[in-house]
Amino acid sequence: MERVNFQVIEKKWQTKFVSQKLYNDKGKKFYCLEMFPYPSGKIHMGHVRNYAIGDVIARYKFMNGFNVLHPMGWDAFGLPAENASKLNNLHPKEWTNQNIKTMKNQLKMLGLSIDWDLEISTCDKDYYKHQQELFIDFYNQGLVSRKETYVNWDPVEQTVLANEQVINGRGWRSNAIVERKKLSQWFFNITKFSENLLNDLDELAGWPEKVKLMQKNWIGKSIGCEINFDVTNTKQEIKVFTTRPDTIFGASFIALSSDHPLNKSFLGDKDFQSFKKNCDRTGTTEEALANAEKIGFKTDLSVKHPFIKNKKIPVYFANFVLMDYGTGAIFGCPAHDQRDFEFAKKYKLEITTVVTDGNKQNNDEAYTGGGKLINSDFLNNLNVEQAKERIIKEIESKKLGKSKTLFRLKDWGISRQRYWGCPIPMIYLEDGTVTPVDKSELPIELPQDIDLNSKGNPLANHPKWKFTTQKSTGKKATRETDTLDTFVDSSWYFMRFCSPNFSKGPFDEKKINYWMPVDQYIGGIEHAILHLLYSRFFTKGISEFNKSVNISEPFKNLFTQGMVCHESYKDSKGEWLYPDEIEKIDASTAIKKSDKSRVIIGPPESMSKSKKNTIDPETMIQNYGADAVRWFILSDSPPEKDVQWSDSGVISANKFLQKIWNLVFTIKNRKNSKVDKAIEEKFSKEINNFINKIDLSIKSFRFNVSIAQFYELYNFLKENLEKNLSNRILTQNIINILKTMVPFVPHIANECLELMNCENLDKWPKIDKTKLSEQVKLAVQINGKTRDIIEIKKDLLEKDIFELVSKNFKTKKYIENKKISRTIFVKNKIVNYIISK
RNA sequence: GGGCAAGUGGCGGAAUUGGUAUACGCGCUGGUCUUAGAAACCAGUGCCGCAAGGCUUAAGAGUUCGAGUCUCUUCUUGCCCA
Repeated sequence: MERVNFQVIEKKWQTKFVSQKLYNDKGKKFYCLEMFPYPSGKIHMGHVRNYAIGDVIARYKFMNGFNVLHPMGWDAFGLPAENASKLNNLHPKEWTNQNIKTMKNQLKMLGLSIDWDLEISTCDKDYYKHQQELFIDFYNQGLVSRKETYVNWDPVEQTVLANEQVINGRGWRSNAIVERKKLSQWFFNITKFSENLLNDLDELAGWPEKVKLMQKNWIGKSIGCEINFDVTNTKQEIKVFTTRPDTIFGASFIALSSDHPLNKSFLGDKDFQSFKKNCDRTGTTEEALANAEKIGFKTDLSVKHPFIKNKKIPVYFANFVLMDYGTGAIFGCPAHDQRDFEFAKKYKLEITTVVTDGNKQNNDEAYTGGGKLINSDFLNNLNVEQAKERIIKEIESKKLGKSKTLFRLKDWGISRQRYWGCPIPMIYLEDGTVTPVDKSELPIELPQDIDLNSKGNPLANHPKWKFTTQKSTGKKATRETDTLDTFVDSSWYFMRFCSPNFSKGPFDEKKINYWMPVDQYIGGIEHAILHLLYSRFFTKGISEFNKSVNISEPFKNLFTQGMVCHESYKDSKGEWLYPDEIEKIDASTAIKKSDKSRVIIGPPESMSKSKKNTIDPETMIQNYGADAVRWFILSDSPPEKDVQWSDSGVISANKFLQKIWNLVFTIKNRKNSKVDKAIEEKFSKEINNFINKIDLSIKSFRFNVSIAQFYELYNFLKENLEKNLSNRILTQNIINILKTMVPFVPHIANECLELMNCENLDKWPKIDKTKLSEQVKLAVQINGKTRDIIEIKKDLLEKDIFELVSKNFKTKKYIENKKISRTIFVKNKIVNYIISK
């Protein structure tokens, strides 16, 4: 038996893959892109899965004659580099570059078909120079603005946190209670595209419905109206936004954000000050607002109800109303909104039911469903939708307000008080003017000498870098010391890949008009909202100011792969243990290797460093070979679902590849046997069928099914080795099979092909569509129960089938001497005889 | 609380989209080989039954000649939003 040396053949083919290009300059273009990694140190199994999937697609398309772009790069800016830098006293740039070097080597070990000539790194000045250029273009187009807003401020990290970095009111890293703080920040005006970003989702037929739905909810279009309430005894009015104008007759209070301009007359009040402080501590996430106890500050103001004569409604400030959503003021209808309900209960306010579905009202919560209007004057008996329409008409005709569409989507805050990011190319003049730097000065480089241990923003503490002059006028100026959110880096990298060395601008227009959009984008579901939304925004923004670029959507097809999971282990002290620190006795028992103590086994979860339930890809590659690792990770679950790592799984993958290797040698050394043409033909047809199935399952991203087909193919081949087949036929077929294995296990498949003296390694085998299923299997049912499956010629007529059935010993007993009252016949599928009793 | 998925052997999962349920792999059992083990190979493996046969896709109903697949109700799990 020949033993295959995976290490040797993998090395051999990897040196070939590095210079191999998936271009042929003839075929149709295909841009295959996997989300680029953050260079955190080493690759993990999640990367292996992501890039194995991408590699199957890229190689498959290439073998089918496409001109394939398959690049890779590094999402290289970000906070972990700064943290690591403080720990190891290593400059973020060095730390990042070391990681890139390691990870690039590891990716090469996987035998991916990546064109490394296109490699980019976002922390490279040749990359971020163009990003700064784009920023200035966006600025000039009015798509960037500077706003004072409330932000989530982490007092320990001394930085602004994104909403998703706030968990239960605390910073995700520091665990410090997050404060609301007013800061001047840079924003991309993504909300200018709200309507486009929403509507164009309909174009994206190649995206998972789930992702589109998540984006839709995130954009959150709501149609409602603004209503003006007159404040009694003054000339002031309060403008309120609501999506439920139909419930106006149930209004029992007005709630204002503590930042509402009407707060001016209360700012001196000590009670108000402490109330406001309390509000500021709540944070700005919707989740925080919903979970917080509803508290209010009662004012001496009241407003007139616009439709009920002489009715006065009290005005409160409330902690669950935000200034940056709508108008910063709402009317409270406690019967039909849960937050209003909680508030009304606390302050003993009126609760009037105005919508009912006929059932008795539950007194413990608000009713938010549909139904008929009651207690509502001219709206009575209308349903909710009709009532909305009617009341908006009424409000508009009486000039009390107007209908209005609001989006939940907010502008994208991009300022970060960080060193390791792309500098924002703006300067502040002494007269207060804020202006972009001259494009000729780009890139604005990050200074090398930086003190990361001082509190606050590192660049602000670097006077030599911070103080500058305006190039055109020579005036004194200070630089913007915030850097860009790293999501900006990844919002256009897919465009840069089309011409990564282009120096005259962010991209060569000709190139991106050829390669874009990305034909297949592959990555984790965790980026379903932000990264994809920002990339869509960037694409739309660029198309707006650069008329020679015409791309409405960046990613034509999107695939989101599941995570790689493993069970976790804890010792008796509750310390997490790595899988190689334990020994498994059986499925539910394990002991610690060092002291033989019992180990608590946790359920399979996504691999994470904190739980130590990780498996190192490099170790696995060394033990079993990259092909086996790729094979296993694609074989065990459908790619969109989570997969559980299993050592026995990768071992069996390795064994199977060894069997393929042996089979190739067996065939090479096989003596020609007697030849039976009929057997040969049947054999070739079967193989043709298998290859067709493999082809179909790759096209539909069901790689686990493809791999099951390879196992069946192997079993089939083994059964046929002793049959009367010529070596020529056998060789021809095994070559076709090996070719279909190339996208999955490129090293061993190519090596075997070479052993079989195969030329045209890169051509996908032709499938003879006419030979598919000339024989078909037909189910024979009696009264709907399957009694036998018979093999028949395709398109055989019903009367001939009856002939067969009445002679078949398995089925004839059911129809002999019986009256068949009905026959259901579906060609090539089933025949069903109904026998009356 | 709302929305969206999903539920098939001991486990991961398959089922040409309404037409053979349990492919393929893991695990397990027995055997061959071996001093022994590993590896390899052969056989078996949803449940009940000696067999013929019957039952089985979370539970229950419905549509249909025929339902894992479609409809309704209930339960459970996961994800997103709150």
